[in-house]
Amino acid sequence: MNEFKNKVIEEDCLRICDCLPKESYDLVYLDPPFFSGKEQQSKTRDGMRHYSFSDRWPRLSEYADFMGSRIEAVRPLLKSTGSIVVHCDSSANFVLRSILEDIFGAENFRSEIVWRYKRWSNSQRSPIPSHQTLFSYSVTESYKYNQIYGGYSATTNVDQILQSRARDSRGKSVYARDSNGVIVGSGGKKGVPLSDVWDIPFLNPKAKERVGYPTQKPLVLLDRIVRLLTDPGDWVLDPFCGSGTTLVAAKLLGRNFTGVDQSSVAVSLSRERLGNPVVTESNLMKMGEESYLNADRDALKILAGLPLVPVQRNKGIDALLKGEADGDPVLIRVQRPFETLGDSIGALRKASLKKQFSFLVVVATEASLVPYDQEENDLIVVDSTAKVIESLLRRRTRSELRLFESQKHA
Amino acid sequence: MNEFKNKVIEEDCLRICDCLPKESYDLVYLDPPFFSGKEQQSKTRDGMRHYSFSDRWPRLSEYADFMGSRIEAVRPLLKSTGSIVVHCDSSANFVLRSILEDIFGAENFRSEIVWRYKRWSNSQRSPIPSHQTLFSYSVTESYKYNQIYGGYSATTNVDQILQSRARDSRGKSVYARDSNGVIVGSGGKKGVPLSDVWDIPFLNPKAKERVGYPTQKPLVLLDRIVRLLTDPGDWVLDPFCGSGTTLVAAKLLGRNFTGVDQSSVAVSLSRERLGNPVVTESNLMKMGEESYLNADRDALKILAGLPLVPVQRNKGIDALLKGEADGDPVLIRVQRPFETLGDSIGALRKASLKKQFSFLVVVATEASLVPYDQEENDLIVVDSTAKVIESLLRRRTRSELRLFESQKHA
DNA sequence: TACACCTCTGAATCTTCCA
DNA sequence: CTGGAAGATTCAGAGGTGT
Repeated sequence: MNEFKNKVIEEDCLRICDCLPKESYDLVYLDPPFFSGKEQQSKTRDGMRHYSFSDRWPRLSEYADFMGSRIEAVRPLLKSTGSIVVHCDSSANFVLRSILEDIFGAENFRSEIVWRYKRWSNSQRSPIPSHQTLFSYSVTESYKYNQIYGGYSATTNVDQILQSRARDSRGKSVYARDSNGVIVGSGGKKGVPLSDVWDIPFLNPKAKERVGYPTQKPLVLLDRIVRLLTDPGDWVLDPFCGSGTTLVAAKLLGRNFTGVDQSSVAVSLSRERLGNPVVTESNLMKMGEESYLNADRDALKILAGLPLVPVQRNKGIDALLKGEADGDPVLIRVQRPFETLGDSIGALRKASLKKQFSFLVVVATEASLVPYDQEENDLIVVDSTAKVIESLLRRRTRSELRLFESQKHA
Repeated sequence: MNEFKNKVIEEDCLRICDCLPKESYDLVYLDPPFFSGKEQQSKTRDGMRHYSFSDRWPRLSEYADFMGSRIEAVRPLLKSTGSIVVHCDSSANFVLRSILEDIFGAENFRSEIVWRYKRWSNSQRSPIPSHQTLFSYSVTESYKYNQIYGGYSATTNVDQILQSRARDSRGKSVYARDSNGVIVGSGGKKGVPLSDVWDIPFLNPKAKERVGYPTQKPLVLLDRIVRLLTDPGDWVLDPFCGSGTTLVAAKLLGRNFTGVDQSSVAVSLSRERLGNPVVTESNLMKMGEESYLNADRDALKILAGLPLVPVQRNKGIDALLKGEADGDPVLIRVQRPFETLGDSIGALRKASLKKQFSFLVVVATEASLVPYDQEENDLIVVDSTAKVIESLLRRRTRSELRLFESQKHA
């Protein structure tokens, strides 16, 4: 077994599986080449079962054979408490699921996990693909599973992981666990059990974590999978290890691992990465989405009914109205409490300096002693409804109101 | 065709499909009985294609035949620009996907939509299942699709939205500048195209929508599907209509529909619901789902800044301001998006009949053709900030704005 | 018709700037 | 020097365009 401990092997996993020890892995994570309809390898060994889906689609059928034989070869390597996780995109997930159903049995289906992310859009005439699917099957009914509690959307747990890992290097105590060995989130409350839809940011184009491998997966994703299905000291196998993300996750979590890939580029990349793992914290996950929201959401509600686009990451502009005048957008700011109207206008004007816009709108929310009456061509100051009503209320009696009304309609 | 216009038919869809007119529907929405592994009907007509997944799983195979024959029967009813949407849970989605792939062809696969909802559950030894899958296929390459745009991510910076981009001499992507080095505006973007992962609460918060049918789907979900894939006047078919949610969505959106269900309970339920759609349902069409869901909750937010006391359980009064004038409270109502100003005033006045108040305030949110100028001693109508800004935007050019500004300060 | 190349795009980082 | 705010950059899909 030591022969394969923490090694990366350059080989087709179909062949190496015969050499690897039986019933010795706790988790197999499989991120196969996606079926893109083009560059499929189509080796079929004699005597292999034929996974037929439709004879109309020979390519898909070849893909099924390719994957089927490999998944079948991998299964005997799993312990009886072990699990397999297969990563798919939408083009062939049903094929892989069907193969898994066949090999592991419907009764060992554990979950269909949706990895959801945001990415660049395009002009596609359908909802933008922004998820991939992971199927998890266990070998038997008695499988290992470490429930993770806490939000999946706010990513609190993963954040904890990353932060405590940083402490680790300084020799401090690491993961807080309760009596069941379950990781405790901040505040000690268990929270909600993990959902099967995971919001994890797509590995950003600019991320340092990127090593130049096209289908590289975020470390956070693999971290979660390894954590869910194995304990420290367990064995993890990745037969299509690619850039080695699974191996890095396993190593950082104290699991033993074996990586396999046909490509020598992938293998050397993985080895290099394992020698010097780059763990970048995702700002988004660390701070949460809320930290980016500086357009005052409550303030924008007073503009309910307008077709606005809220603007974040900008201290001056709260929202914009597009193409309403001159084809350029209108930039809007709502006066904050404890902010003078002048400051509010200044902030918007400063932020707008290098921007294209047709004009600026500031919504005044605070009663000001000094009325604003500076002439500016490209700026309008509008009183908020609350402010208008407040000023009306200062005319306390009905008679004053009556007077006001008659003036208004005069 | 009129024979089936806006009808609900009690029949097995396999049989009725022979009678329905060919190439006349724009959308088929199919929410079949889920495969639970038990109570499957296993009628198989001679000459039907056999959808084989694995001979090890005869029940699954029967389910496949059941669904395959019905989907096959439904396909000829679709126009060449039409689409089919099939709703699945995780137990058999790969079977349905495989059938669809067979009948409609891989090249007509449009999307795998994940409907994600939150569900309370406990002590599962797996991630909590909290999604279902919808597959969408079109009949041909030229299919109808109405893109829906949403907001930008919090991490997207303003420049992305406001500026156009170009390539420099090295082919790098840079922000575009004109010959004078001035930034070029993007001229208004539409927002982010809809993702294929939809967060929609399991059942609409409005309790009235519940009809008591076990697998009832949220109206918002169907509303979105119908909007995406059809135009007003188009035809929608639901061969397993159940409680009739699809039909209600179609009706409210001005589409023609045909519903089919084997169960007489389902059929009468659907008919009843169609004859008397609850009020909350009809608002959908007028307002769109966002405002529909939030209208009441957000009504008062446009008055942020005022010391309001919200009034619950009163259809006319939204909030009151205490003791500001004459010692009696001021009663406030915000005009709803689906309400005329007159109606709004009427509602407030009616609710105020037996109340002590100093005066009434109605906040007008909708641009109305007929200006309200009735003299009333105890009532003020105030325009919402959004309305004020909107009216300003109608003065499109800067010169007009300048004129407006100078008038204002005169 | 087939295919290579170009364009457009939003997210989330990296990088620079500024107080 | 430091930290936060704002600007700049890169990625990979699909559609469009031109050869």
